[in-house]
Amino acid sequence: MRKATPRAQFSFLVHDVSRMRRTFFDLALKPLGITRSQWWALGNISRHADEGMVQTELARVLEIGKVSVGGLIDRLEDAGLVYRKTEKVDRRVKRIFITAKGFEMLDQIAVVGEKLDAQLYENVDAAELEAASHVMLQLKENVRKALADLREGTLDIGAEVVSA
Amino acid sequence: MRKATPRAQFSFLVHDVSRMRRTFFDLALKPLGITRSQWWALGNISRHADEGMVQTELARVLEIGKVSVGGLIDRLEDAGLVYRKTEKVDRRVKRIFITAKGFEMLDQIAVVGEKLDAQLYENVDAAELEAASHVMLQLKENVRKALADLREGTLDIGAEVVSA
DNA sequence: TAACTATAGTACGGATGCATACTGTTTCTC
DNA sequence: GAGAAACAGTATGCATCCGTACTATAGTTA
Repeated sequence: MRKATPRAQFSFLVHDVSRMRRTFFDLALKPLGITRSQWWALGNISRHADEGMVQTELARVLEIGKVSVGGLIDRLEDAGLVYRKTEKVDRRVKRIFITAKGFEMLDQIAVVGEKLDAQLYENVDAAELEAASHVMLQLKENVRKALADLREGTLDIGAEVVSA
Repeated sequence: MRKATPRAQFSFLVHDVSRMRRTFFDLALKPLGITRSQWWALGNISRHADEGMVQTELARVLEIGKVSVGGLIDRLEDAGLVYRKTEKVDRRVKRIFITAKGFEMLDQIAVVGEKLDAQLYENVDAAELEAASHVMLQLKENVRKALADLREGTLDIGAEVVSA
């Protein structure tokens, strides 16, 4: 804590922007009764409107856990934007389908979303955004690998329980 | 959802990196019994070890709400890393002080934290990181302003309640 | 001095995301 | 074909954030 390294500073910038952007979108979307995470999930579900989408596949695409996806779908289903349907062949699987109301919601959000992003990216240089994207992709890949290593126990961080 | 714009893609990159980094750190710090958010709060508290830190001031520095800070301090206090002390002069105010155990924790974390960041920022070009920082700062400023406008009601997003 | 306003903190409930543990169901292997 | 292993999804509990509403205290103004 003595001095913040450029790395740590950047990390907290990521944290802050993510958190504040989420608050911003959720607040702006409140009148529509949907959150930004739900929006993102709904959008992905809409891309498989015909055949539906298996929950696990959705979790993989959104890169979040099965439990989190389950909760998101619960809320989307409560709002009548999607519905679950157990598969006949493999009765473990539940496919998620978007409803007409869900499509309406997406249409409405599209308009609002663009305005929000326009506000967010005001005065942001395109070339710098490109460079930033490159950095973020690298970070994402690094953290993905580090997380996988950590979960497999092959990564020794050196953190030990001390006194308890 | 038809096509993801570069802006939206970047936004979700921010979201993903933030979330995954948090999971990574929290998982790695688990043996120490502290989370990354608690670490950050503790670090800031340690910078005012002598005179203590007022909760509202901490909320301002961390740029999170009073309620969130209250919860963080609750957990830090339960862990014996900090303690609250009601001010004599203004009895509304509670000052937060870091304990010896809190300082020990910070020392331990410093070692682990550097290893984690080293993993995270592997193969990241310094110049690109600089450019990325610039973008992130701009984004943060934009979203801060947009949030303030939205809360004051001076920002018309165009989202309307439809059918209910 | 009484009333209004501002401020510090808490209570409560919701959303997102995690880990762990569990229930079914399917598939693979011996 | 029986048992083990793999997989889809849920239940449960926790941490971090938010917003709104409330309490208590302090300051300001009529």
